[in-house]
Amino acid sequence: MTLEIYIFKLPLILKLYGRTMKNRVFINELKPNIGKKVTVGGWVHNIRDQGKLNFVLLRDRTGIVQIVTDDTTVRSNDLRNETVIFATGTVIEDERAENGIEIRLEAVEVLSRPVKPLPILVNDKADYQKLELETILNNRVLSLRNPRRNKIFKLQASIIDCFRTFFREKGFTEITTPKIIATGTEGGTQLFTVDYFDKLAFLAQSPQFYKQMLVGAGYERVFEVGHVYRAEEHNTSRHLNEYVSLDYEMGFIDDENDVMDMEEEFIKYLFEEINRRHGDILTTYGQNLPIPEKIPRIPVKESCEILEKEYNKVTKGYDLDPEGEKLICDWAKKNYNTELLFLTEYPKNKRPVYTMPLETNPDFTRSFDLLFRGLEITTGGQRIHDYNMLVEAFKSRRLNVEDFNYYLDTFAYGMPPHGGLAIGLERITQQILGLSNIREASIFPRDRNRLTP
RNA sequence: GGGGGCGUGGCGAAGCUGGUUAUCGCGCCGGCCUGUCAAGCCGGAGGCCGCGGGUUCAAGUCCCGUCGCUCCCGCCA
Repeated sequence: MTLEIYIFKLPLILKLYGRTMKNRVFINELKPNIGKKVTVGGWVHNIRDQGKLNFVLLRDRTGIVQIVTDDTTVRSNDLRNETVIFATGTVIEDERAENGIEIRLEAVEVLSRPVKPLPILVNDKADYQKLELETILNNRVLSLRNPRRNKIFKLQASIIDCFRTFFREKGFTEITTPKIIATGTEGGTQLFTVDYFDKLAFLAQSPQFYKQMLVGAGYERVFEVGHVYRAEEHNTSRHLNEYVSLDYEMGFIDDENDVMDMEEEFIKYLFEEINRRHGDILTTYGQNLPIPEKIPRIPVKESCEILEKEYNKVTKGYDLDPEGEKLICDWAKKNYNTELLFLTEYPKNKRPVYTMPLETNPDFTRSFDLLFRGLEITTGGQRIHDYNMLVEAFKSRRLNVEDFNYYLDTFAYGMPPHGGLAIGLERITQQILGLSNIREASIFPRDRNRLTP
């Protein structure tokens, strides 16, 4: 015991010699270094002052470790929460430490100190303390330091990664299309306007037209991870004015079922990977992510009949409202044991102009939505590839064909049957983790009122 | 665009039918403690109850307006 005190008093005068980024050890790599002297770097997560004995929890991007030191070290370096330090010491296996491992501090170097009081708690206590969404977002950088919240975007990064990997392997080419555009792509939704030199331009609400044009350009299969913009003044827990759309478009399909088959396979791959890579995050959020067997495909018309029969809910116009979407997911869970459900064959007047109508009943279309835990996360379908049919469709919606020649010409020179879809990145993140507001799934959300941070 | 709810120290909340110095937890500052782990104990600072107006002897509390936030609908991913 006395020896231990003696060792603790020594280290302050020791210099951190030879310390560079190259020999910094990450906290999740400490196990193999038991008995060795290492340097870890990070933020002070918490200090438990035990009198002479002090416990400093240090957090880096890989985890948290307990550093054992004395009171004079903490005081002389004025260590406080969120101070950025390098800490050098010996890795000790000790069952009294939370992960069975701790570092006995020998030297500390302060890299940066907080100069203002922390407006919110970063450390574990924050998990027990509710923060209002506005507080979380107003203090975005600090709130993201909380490991639990930080993990949301590690998972989101994996979704993007899986999307790219999966579709690249399926022969899709990644594209990047302009977000400043001359005309609205689909009409209906409000577009943000851009002052484009002496012209009026818009922010793209979707990469739809460009995806199709590039299918026609001979790539056949394309995908994009890109921002889209919607100027709707909606203010709900599932809408953003800027979000990330995971899009793909594929040529030479038989019908929209090929597009759904592809998404189904992707979802299985994605969920397997999320389970494999982020089991801990799912546990933290109290979520399971079962791999779907087969995702049922139910025509909207049929879903309305089910809602009427099973839930006594009347739907007008064959388009489910949010409550209807929750109920039909509830029904699918009971009858098919699935949290995912394709609703198909939406009525023509609910779908964009380029959607392929059903031959058997032209009032309905070869389109679909994918619902996940009661929320729409995908819209897709087969597109019209016949030039004359498409021009007629534009005319029937009183769209000025001249304005869209840049797009329509794609179909004038030979275009394969094709279809595609878009997945809302923030929405699928929200649903996987069970987040109550989509803004928590957007790293810097843009909504009706928020332009900063 | 329509409807509901909420604004109380840095954070999260309590404050019943209006009634002395506005309460609690966390955080913050200082002190004590050699195994804490949502550490503990002792002491302290910090709020004109979003803002403006009104009712009243008296307003955090009631009324009106206003701003902000939030949720739902429409629309969508």
